[in-house]
Amino acid sequence: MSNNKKFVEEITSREEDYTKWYTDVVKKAELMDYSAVKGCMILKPRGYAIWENIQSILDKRFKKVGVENVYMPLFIPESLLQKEKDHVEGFAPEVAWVTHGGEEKLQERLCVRPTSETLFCDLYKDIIHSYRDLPKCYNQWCSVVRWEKTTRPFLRSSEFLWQEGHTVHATHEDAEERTIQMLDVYADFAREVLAIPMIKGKKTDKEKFAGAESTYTIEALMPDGKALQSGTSHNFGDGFAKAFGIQYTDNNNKLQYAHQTSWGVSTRLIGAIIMVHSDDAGLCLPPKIAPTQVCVIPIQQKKEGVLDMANELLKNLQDAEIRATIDDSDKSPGWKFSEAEMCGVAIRIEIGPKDIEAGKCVVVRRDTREKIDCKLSEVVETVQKTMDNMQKDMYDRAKEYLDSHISDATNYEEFVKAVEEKPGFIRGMWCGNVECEEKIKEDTTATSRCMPFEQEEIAKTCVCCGAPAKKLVYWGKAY
RNA sequence: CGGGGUGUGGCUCAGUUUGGCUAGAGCACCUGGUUUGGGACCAGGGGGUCGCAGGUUCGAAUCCUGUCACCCCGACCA
Repeated sequence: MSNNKKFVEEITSREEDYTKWYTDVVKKAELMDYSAVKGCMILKPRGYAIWENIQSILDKRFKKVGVENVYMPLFIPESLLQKEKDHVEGFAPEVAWVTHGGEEKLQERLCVRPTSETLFCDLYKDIIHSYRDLPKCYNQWCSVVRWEKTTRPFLRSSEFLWQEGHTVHATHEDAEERTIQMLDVYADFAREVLAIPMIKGKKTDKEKFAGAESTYTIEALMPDGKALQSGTSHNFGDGFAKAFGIQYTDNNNKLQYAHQTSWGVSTRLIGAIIMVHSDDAGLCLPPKIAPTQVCVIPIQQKKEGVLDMANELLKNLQDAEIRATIDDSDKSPGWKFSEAEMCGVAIRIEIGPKDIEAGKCVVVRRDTREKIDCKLSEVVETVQKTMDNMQKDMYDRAKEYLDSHISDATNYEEFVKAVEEKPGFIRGMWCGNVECEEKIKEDTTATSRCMPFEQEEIAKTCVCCGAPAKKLVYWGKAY
């Protein structure tokens, strides 16, 4: 059976129309639906389950590094939002405003949070007094609203789910350490759980977060060659502390401004998972994040004993903490296979009279469609091993794709040509001037994605202007 | 926010140019039966007032005005 064979007609092939393929997969796998409100999406059970898995795994990792969860209000008074100049300028164009309570006009407009820096700062200024109060590491899981001009499922919606961590530290060094630590948490999570390799690095000033001193990012590469900013971690220095008056008394009885960070990932990660791993048959998910890890599909289920055996398998899997279901509907087996593949079931188990007679079943992994004969007594072990292999192979394939789509450019001609001809990241030296970033964007639509932690000098001069180079930058077209 | 496109049962669409019978098809759904190793088949059945609001007309899915939503391409942003 060829992997290229098309089993379902409803999904546009990636080759034919990549963006259409993406929305087809999202719709056919029933991850989301559009709602009555522009740009707002409904997360359906399967889509929300992916988010719940992301949430529960990340949340544990946050707590391991000393983060506590809180919940902040949905609304921010206009005056509060305006306390930090860069911040308000960055977000003003895309905030939603509440102007009325019932029929009554509010004295002061309330903005629906686009992010909650200002609320956290307003809290921190009251609860931090001494160096003994530090650090404070709070996080919240919530949704935020940004009035987007154009939206796409998971990649950009007007309201989206995320987590935002906000920490306060005594020194700049402590804040920097936390900023990097959380970026590492994200990158490790992406690699180990989502099977997505990330480029870690620092944003240029032009691309950094509104109000941040420095912004770090993890950038993933999508199969269409575009970069997806998948998580960010910001060091605010003492900018917000000064704007909001967050001060503490140090151990020399001196008043000091605090140093802060913030960091977040959103449901956009789901968009990354979909694009990086899925194919023309539909959604493909790494086992660790898949809502359904195993679907048992009985064949000729009306025959004596088939359903019983299928249910016994199901129970064994569930007892072993594997997220397993059974499809005992009266659809044909072929339909069930396609359905399972479309919906991102990591592994399916086929079991019919022939198998039962031979004391076995067939374990099929979603990513390669490889069929593995498995003794009935060894199903749990085989499934676990297959999931491990699948998780690893999916990462390896994504890594190989990423590595093979990074090219170098040492002068502008090479650079422009690379943007046109080689989808993916382009490494190029940069002089540090925003004018070069702007020119590159103007000429090619590519932007600076990040300055990677692993710096290398692949040329002496800026790829754009030819002046002495300061940094190696990953460039690319971005979502 | 600019350019282009599309809105007709749950889905994909035909019908709109040139207004006119009771608005169609395939898929999905329901009932019964036969099936079951890559989207099975037969028979019967239910469901739409044509995105929404106005207008023109004896008559509007079809023409006009407005509006909303979604998709694609740009600019902006996670």
